[in-house]
Order: sequence, then structure tokens, then C-alpha cells
Amino acid sequence: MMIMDWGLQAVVIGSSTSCSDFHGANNIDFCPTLNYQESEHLSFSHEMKKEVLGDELEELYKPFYHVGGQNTFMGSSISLVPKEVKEEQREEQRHEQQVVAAPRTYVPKYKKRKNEQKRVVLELTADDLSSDKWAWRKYGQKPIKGSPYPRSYYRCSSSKGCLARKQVEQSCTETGIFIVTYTAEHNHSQPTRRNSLAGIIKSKFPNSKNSINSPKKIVKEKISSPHGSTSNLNSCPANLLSIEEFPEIEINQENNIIIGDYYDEGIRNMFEGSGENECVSIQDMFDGDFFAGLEDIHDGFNPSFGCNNSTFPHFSS
DNA sequence: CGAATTTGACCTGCGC
DNA sequence: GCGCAGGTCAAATTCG
Repeated sequence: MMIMDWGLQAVVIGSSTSCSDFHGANNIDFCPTLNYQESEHLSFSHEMKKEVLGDELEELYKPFYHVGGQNTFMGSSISLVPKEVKEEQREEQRHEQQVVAAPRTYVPKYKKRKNEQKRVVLELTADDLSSDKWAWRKYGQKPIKGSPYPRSYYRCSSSKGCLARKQVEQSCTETGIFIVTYTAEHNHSQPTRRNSLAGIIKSKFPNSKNSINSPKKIVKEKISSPHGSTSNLNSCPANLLSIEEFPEIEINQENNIIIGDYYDEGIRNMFEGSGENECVSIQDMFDGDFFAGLEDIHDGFNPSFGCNNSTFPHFSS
């Protein structure tokens, strides 16, 4: 029997480990912290999904889809896969298992297209970089066209199979500012010991300096479609998010969400939090918590979505 | 001596 | 199809 319910699973802030470890072929449900039955109240019907979200918004969500219906962002996860899709994924995964069982003929040496990967870009000071709690190992450095400074490439050195990557380059426009790009996610918990100074201690950036008084931090999230085209939030037909409401937030041509100076301290707190893996999630952003946080930062700030809040699905946790 | 970094070569994606 | 730019590999080198 085909189940038409749209199981919208939104797993709130939690350990990235618990979710990222959940990519096994048999683990096509959701995080162990929240299974479908337990989260029935989070579901809404397929018809409701169509009515509220619409096809195009559904398309918008696709970048967050993930094999096994599991998505994570900055240590949190959100799952948006309808059950009928999950059945198809079961078939695909069964097929993949068969392929794996067969003699290996070709192993892709490189990852999928770079524009398919979710990237989080931060502009950080040296101090911000040194507070990175992860252990990184440098594996490359390249000069970048148009920039006088090279870009350094780091991978997570804590876990052998961890796909987390980090790129560090100095801003060519602002001295003391480093553009850090995180790609993929850690599949393990944070190490107790860290090599957080990667890219700083041995940095050859001539202008590297500690600039505690220049806390500028721009947070971007590149949202890319697995089909190669990027989802354009600005043209979101459902007008899911009215950027005009957020004077310090903009979306650039690359569909990066940019948060300006004004919210710096608040953003810092929201991303770093007081405990491990406490990060802001896409869900929180949709849920309004993210913007509520900005509201706290910005007195009189009035976050609102472009669509009617009463019809917008509420991702209660 | 093992681990980390450096650096040139190689591979892939993408625009023209 | 070609060339460029970015990303990764891996041998050599350096560090602790």
C-alpha cells in the first residue's frame, strides 16, 4: 500500500555524529533520536505539502535532500523525504549494494561536482580561526586567480573516513580577515584535542594578525541543486523568506545567504553556542528561531516570512 | 622516527 | 574539443 503521507522530519539541534553515521544501506529512516512514529505530529499530508509548499518550494528543498533522507547542516539535521521517495531509495540502495558486491571496475577518484556540494563560507579573523575546535591537516595549497594570496586546503585529521574539508584564504580586500569555506561534514564527534591553529600558526599570509576588534563575520550558505543549477531563494515562488525584512541579510548572485556586521556577535553566539554541536539549523531558520535570535540582537527587529505564517508549516520540535 | 607540511603533478569540472 | 582554474594526490621535506 502506497503511503502518501509526506513525512517531514525535522530533527533539532543535536550531535552531528548521531546523524552522519546513519548513512548505512539499511538505515534509510531518520536519526535514531526521532523516528517516524515518534514524530507523527511533524508530518503533514501530501496534499497539504502541495498546497502549502507547492512544487516549486519542493524543488527548493531538494538541495537539502540527502541519500537516506538524512540531511545535516552545521551539526543539525533536517529530513524532507516523502515516504514514497523513501521506497524508491530502498530500491536504489538495494541496487547499489549489488554494485558494491560486484568486482570493482571503477572508483571515482574525485567527489561529485563542486557545485553539488553544500558549502558554508565564513569570514573570520585569526582569533576566530584559532577557536576552531576541529583538527585539520593541510593537504594542499593553490594560488587563486585574482587573489594575491594562496588558498590552503585542509581535511579533518581526527577521523580517517571523515569527509570534512576546509579551505582558508586571506581576504584580498580586508587584511586580517580570512575566508574559510567548510565542505561536507564531520562523521564523528569533536576531538578532545585539536589542531585548531591549522592555517594560522604556519600561515605564510604576510598580513595575518589578531584583530579582536574587527569581529566582522559574514556567514554564507551556498545552496546548490544536485542537478547542477542553484536554487534561487530570491525567486522562490512561495516567497518563503522575505529577505527585505532583514536589512543586514542579503542573497548574492551565487545564492549565498550573507549576514552582515550588525549581527556579528549574535551570530557568533548562535553558531558557537555553549556546548558541542550546538549550531543553528535550516530548520531553525525556517522555524523562525534563527531570525528570532537576530531579533534579540537587533532591537525592534521584526522577522516575518513572506508567506502567511498560518499556512507555513511549523517545524516544531 | 613518526607526523605534519610543502609543492609540483595530475585530474576534473566548466566555460567558450 | 580545448584550455583554464580549482581541487586533490603523493613524494619530498621539515618539524617536534
